[in-house]
Order: sequence, then C-alpha cells, then structure tokens
Amino acid sequence: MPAKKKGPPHPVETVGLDVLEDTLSFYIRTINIALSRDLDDRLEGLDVARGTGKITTLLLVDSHPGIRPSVIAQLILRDRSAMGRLVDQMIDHDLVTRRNAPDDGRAQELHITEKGADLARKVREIATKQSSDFFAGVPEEDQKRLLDILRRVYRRTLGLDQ
Amino acid sequence: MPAKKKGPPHPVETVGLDVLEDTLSFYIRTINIALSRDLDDRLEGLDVARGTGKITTLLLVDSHPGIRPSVIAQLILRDRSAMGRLVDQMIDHDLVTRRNAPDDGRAQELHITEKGADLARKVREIATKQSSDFFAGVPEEDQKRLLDILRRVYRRTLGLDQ
DNA sequence: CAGAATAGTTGCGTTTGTCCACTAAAAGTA
DNA sequence: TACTTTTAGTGGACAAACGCAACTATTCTG
Repeated sequence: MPAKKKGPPHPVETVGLDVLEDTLSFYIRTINIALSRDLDDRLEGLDVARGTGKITTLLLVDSHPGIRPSVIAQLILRDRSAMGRLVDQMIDHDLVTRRNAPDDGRAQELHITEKGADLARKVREIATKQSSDFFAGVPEEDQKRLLDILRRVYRRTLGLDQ
Repeated sequence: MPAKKKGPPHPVETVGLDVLEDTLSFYIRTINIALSRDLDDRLEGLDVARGTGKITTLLLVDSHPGIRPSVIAQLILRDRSAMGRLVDQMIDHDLVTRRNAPDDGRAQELHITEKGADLARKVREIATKQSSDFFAGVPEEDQKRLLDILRRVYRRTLGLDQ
C-alpha cells in the first residue's frame, strides 16, 4: 500500500454540488459574479465601472430618448430611490441629462449626452463581445435557445407577458 | 385625430432592451435579483436568509463532511476572508462546526450539525422547487439543455475543465 | 535550511441597496 | 368641484456584504 497523499479530503475538482447541480439559482448566482467581475475589467476606467445598472440605463436612455427613470427602475428591478441615485451619478459623469416631463409634473425625461452616446457605442461592443466570449464552445443554436429561455423567464418575472 | 393619450413616452411593455436583448449579462443579472428575492421569501425565517452563499455552504458541508472552507470559497467565487465570516455566521446559528484538520495545521474541516442537517433537507426541497417553478412552461428538454450550458460555463469559469 | 506557497484571521474602507417618510402632481370618484 | 388614492421622485438612516491588504502559522519545494 502506497503512502497516503496529503491534501484536502474533498478537492475542488471532485466536489459535487448536491442538489444545486441541477438548480437554476446556483449557476445564475455564480455566473453572475463571474460575469460582473469580467465586465468590470473590460470597462476599465470607462466612467461606467461597476455595472450595477449603469450599463442598462445608458443603453436605454440612448435608444429611447425621453425614457423615464421609473420605467428603467422596473426593468432593472430596483426601487425608485436607488434609480434616482443612479441617475445622479450618471449626470455627474455627464452621460445623461434630466429634465421635467412637459406633460406630467411628477415625471422626468432622460436624454443622452454626446459623451453618453459615445460611451454607449463602446459599451454595446463590449457587452456583445463578452456574451460571445462566455458562450465560446457553445453551439450557436444552443446560445439562441438559452437566450430565448432566459428572455422568457425575465419577461414573466416582470409580469410583462399575460 | 383623437386626443393624445397621456402616459410615458416609452412604457415598460414596449421598451426594447437594445443590445442587451441578446446578451447574457443582462438576463443573468436581473434574473439573479429576482431569483434571490424569491429565494429569500421562500426561506423566510429559516436561519439561512439572504442566500449569499449560506445555502451552498450548508449543502456542501452536509454532503461532504470535512470539506474545507477554502474549497467552498473557490466554488462560490469568494475570497477566504468572506468565507471565514460566512462560516462564523453559520456556527453562530449552530448549523456547522469547525475543527482543525488533523493532518494539516493550516486547514480546517467543516462538519454539519443536527440542526444543519435538518435545514439542509428543507433547503434542498425549496431550491429544487424554486428552480422548477421558474422553469414553468419551459419544456423539460430545454431545461436540461439550459442547465447543461450553464454548468459548462460555470466549470470553465472555475478552470475546472481542461 | 531558505524561500515560496497555502489556509485562515482581522481591520478597513467602500459600495450597495432597502426601508421609510415626505412632497408634489395626477387620476379616479362621487 | 372636492375627496381620496396612486404615481414619480427625493433624502436620510441603516445594515450587510465584499474585496483588499497585512499578518501569522504551516507546509511544500529544491
């Protein structure tokens, strides 16, 4: 009998994930962490670091001029106060502007700035690139299907469908 | 011409997500939020609220007696200090025990307590149920495929494969 | 044996988000 | 018109979580 090798009783490579192996939440959570870190790296110094919703806000304001903070808040699952602070930040960075809605005294309309539009272009590239990088090795068809399922889950979560 | 209807220029139902529509990160992030909140609700008062990794830790310790904190840390993508504090909490709640590894003076081994094992049973049910609830309407085969892809992405992220 | 790597702990700082209360405006209702 | 309810946004307080960096103690490498 050979001498016992040292090392942990349960090395990383061999640890099963128990029930989580077949569960959405675990993968979503961990992949989310990985994805966020990776995105932060790619956004290095781009005024939009730490993508807590800034990216979505930026792109939405860019492609939907006049969109309201509360609408974005719903889409990214945050409350209005968090959204407000997010917009504050982006205004500080001169990425968007905020003005009162002409037809509704309660509401505001967001518009992109030049600097914001520039950034939006870069961010689109980066986000798309990241997605395909993470999908490397996954057949095109499966990617489509995956996004499709996620999209459905997302929309149902928001109560957008039926 | 009928009078103009009031309301936001870009109501939630009609807002396109720009590039993010076809991007992993957006869905992962938002679904993660939804999933976490939902899970918290389901774990109501179960000593394991706010599932920041407690769930994974609990299940792993239960199914891999003697597993080391650092191994779990790798699996859930956290650093050792965060992991240590997590274990502290769980010990406070009497879910796991920590002892020094007999064969390695640097390491520790985690073991489940009775209370922890009970909780693990409940958590397994809940996590599984949640997953299938979120998958409602998605064909069995697609579910499998999705989990398969996520599993692959996860393992690659950890550098476990190849 | 010396130097490098690993496991864990602790303090620090930062970020983030949630809850709650409050104002203002609009919509609904009678 | 007068009332009540709902919606949009703001601001403060509070708590939790995480990462980094520094430090100790072991163990591994050569």
